[in-house]
Amino acid sequence: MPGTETTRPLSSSIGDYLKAIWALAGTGSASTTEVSGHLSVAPASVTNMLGRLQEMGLVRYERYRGASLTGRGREEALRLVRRHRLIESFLLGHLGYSWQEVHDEAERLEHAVSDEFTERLAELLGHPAHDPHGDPIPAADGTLEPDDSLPLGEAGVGGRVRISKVSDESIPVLDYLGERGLVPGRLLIIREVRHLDGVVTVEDEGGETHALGGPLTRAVFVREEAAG
Amino acid sequence: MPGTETTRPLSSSIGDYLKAIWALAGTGSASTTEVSGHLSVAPASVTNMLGRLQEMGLVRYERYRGASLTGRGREEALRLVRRHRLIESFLLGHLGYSWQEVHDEAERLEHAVSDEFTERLAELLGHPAHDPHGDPIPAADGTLEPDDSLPLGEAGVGGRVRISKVSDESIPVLDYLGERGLVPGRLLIIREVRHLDGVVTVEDEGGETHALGGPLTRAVFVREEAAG
DNA sequence: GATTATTATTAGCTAAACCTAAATTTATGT
DNA sequence: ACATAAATTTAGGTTTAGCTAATAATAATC
Ligand SMILES: [Mn+2]
Ligand SMILES: [Mn+2]
Ligand SMILES: [Mn+2]
Ligand SMILES: [Mn+2]
Repeated sequence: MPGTETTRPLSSSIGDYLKAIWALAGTGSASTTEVSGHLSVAPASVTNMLGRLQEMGLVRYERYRGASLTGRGREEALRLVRRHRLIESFLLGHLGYSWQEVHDEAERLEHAVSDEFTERLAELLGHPAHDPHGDPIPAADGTLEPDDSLPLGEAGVGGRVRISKVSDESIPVLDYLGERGLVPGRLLIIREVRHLDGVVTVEDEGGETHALGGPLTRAVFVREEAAG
Repeated sequence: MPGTETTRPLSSSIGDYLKAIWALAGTGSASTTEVSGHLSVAPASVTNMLGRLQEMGLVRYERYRGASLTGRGREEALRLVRRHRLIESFLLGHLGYSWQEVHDEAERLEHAVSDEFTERLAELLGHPAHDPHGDPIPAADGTLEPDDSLPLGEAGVGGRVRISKVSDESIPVLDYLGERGLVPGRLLIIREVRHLDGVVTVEDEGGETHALGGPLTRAVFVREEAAG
């Protein structure tokens, strides 16, 4: 009976590696050090795991050349991303978590919930399109809306832009942005882009100005707003 | 700096062993084979783990003599039981799971949620006292309501009893009982207790009679009802 | 193009949880 | 009390997922 090999569920470590490659490289390929940094795991351990993922058909890997996701690898990564973002939405909307707290809890829960749980949760939430940070939630069939937003640092001066999402990597960054209301949906006018030090100065709807350095302008993503 | 040893979270395996000992023996002691059977793990593996749990101060263990929980062990077991039962309540009440499905999902999630999550969930649910199977939910401080209910098999004939809880161990059993409305809260009159084969015949509120064999009478727990 | 620096791999270990098979201890039956 | 049966432990593996230190390959610099 070919095709009957019981495919036991992938471990949470494996899932986190696939998500890391997806986050770092999307459809391209990620290097050992990049993955190592993203997961806080020693480079040697990454080398070892990439070999295993290749065996399992989840990744294409060439020594010294990095790894990229196969179809199955990408599928699994997106399944986890869907779970992660739905869980974040639930924690914020139903359990009263703050914007900054949701990520860590979701990072663990994404590996423990079943597909059943995930879809029932999506139902309860009304099938949201975006998570609290503004990241699009992959559909149950693995489809993901293409993202055309760009980092604030790369936006042109003078333009009116709307915050589309905020990186959920750093808690201090989320704290800072949250306090100032620099959250998805907010409308901004770009007053100055200083190439010397990368500082971008923006004005928000309330007339407040904010001068944001590199790490912040890389964490805030925007879309150009039709003139209004 | 004594007392500063970073106490990293206990693994889910460890948690399941502690819960098993608690479920099998409560404050008494459980044997290697009992634990082995409950967890579907080889006896040799149990011996090994009991040694480790002893080292960790979670269990009192004497070779060939079984293991009992220490204060810390019991505390951890009850923390997990609290999570488990709150999660079951959530799955049934908010996600539309059936009575039979909740257990397996909770068995995994109990290890992944934080204390924060647990307490916020308790809040959302309105601090329920019992889970869907009728099991009491331990309080956040580790207190647990004493249980004075007894298996249907041990109830006296002629009495009016109310179902207080139903064992959540076997899905077929839950299926059977659920279909017939033999759920916590249901009032029954015991019509016959046949000691020959352990079959108990009961009549429910709707006048239906049910003849239940050993495995079922051991799964249904009741309390005597004040005359009405 | 040779040298140096960076990146990645290999080699060798560890710990957690499991397993099977063999030995040993405890309990039971006559 | 002794033999047998049942329960338990010991001995010796395995797999997963990590680590450090040493080595090798690739990339960058002079
Ligand atoms: Mn994760
Ligand atoms: Mn997010
Ligand atoms: Mn469990
Ligand atoms: Mn239950």
